[in-house]
Amino acid sequence: MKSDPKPRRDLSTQIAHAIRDAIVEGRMIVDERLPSEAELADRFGVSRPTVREALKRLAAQSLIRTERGAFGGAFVNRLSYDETHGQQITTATLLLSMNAVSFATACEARYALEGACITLAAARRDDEHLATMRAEIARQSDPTLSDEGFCASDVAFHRALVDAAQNPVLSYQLAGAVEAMQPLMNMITFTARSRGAIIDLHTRIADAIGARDATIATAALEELAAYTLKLGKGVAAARARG
Amino acid sequence: MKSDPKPRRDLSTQIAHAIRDAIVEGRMIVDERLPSEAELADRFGVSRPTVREALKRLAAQSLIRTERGAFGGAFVNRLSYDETHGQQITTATLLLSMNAVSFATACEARYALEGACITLAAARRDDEHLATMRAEIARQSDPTLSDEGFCASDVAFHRALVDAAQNPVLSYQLAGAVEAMQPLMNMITFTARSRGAIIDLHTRIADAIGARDATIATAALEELAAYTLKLGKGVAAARARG
DNA sequence: TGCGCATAAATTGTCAGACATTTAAATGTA
DNA sequence: TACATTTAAATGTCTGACAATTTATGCGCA
Repeated sequence: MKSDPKPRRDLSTQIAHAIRDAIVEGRMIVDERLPSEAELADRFGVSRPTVREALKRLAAQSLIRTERGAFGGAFVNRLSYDETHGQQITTATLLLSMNAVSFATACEARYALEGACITLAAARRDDEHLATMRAEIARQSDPTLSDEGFCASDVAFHRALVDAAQNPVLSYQLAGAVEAMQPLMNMITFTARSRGAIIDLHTRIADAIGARDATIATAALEELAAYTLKLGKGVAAARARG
Repeated sequence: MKSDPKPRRDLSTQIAHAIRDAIVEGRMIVDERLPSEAELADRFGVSRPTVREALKRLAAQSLIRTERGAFGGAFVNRLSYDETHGQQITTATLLLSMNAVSFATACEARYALEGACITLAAARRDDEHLATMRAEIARQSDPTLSDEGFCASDVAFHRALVDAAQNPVLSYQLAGAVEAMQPLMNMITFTARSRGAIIDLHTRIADAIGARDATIATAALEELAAYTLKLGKGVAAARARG
């Protein structure tokens, strides 16, 4: 049997884990100040650079923040949705691009997740969410809009749809999934005709959400999912031929 | 006007960002070796410890890995679902605990997301997934099982349910959401009676998935969501009374 | 007394150089 | 050829120092 998988890690990793555990287990609370680098070095029996490497690891995960000067130091950070959002998207994007996730798989996941909150969105949407959705539809209708701009607007539209569910946990989880998929969606160069079809479906979704009709909204979303998948297959087939 | 919000960051952050961008934008590909620390220090015009701090930041995000010895160094890491899984859960867990997310909100998000994949799970499940679900139900039926053990088994059951959809992107997104919620679920001390009700619903779900009946499975899941929410409210009310 | 400014102290940020450790290639030998 | 040894390259770690930044302290002065 393998005795212990741990001790082969370098010191800075071990120290980072020790501090991380203290935070996760609640032994250190938000905004509490960690000991100074010199004291941490003393306590762990290592040098200051080693401690610093550990602290940088934690900072990279937004678990701590550092302030300079007297009474400065490292503080336990309050994780916010906004702060973790960027990391979440970076990770999800790389995960997709590095693992050759097929367009079909990504598409399926995306629309399944959106379907999870469209019922809630229909029930709870604010006028503001609706206005955002309609504004994005208007942008998408501009024929001079670039493909990248169209995709970005598409993401914004779906983001508004997700936010309309008024559940921050859902928004957080879905934002990563939807936005990470944008590079994949960009592979589909939208023709004028397919843009029109997508805008039509977006409009039906927005209308249904506006009327608080979850059934129609869900149906339109499913149609959009099927259509997007078909577009993706078309592009893949064209590539295979050419 | 604020001239530039960037340059106030320390050197190791700047360097980490520069390298991260190179990876994200595809200028460095998976398994490509970065220059040695000494050479990076030369190129960026900083000292080796500063470069090392930057590399540790990237390592904390699993963007690179380092190997010792001759021909060792830092390599662009292929992000895998497994590797990012732990980070995802840590982040999501802290996000929930540090932002006072209500049990109701978390619960709603969790079951909404699970509902997103239960239809797929019913259509695609393997015998293996079904076996895992039934095994967890058996564990849950053991009256000597601790509350923590029951919650862990509950998570494993739902994990199997999610995996049954056979979509790695969905599994990745949902694993974080479901597992992050375990500490919140632990707040509910399950009585023998509520355990029985939960096991009954789990059994109905497993049976429906086994029969590939998405409608019944969805209905049972919704019932479970409502029941869990009720339990949570009961605990909250009991606390409020004192 | 009360105000303002210089000073000190604490802490992180950065640097330079050194040594230890690990790993694989190169070399030498039977 | 096969195996042991040496060597080189790289990361891991330590020591000590100095720079930059921020707050508190204390002093002088009105």
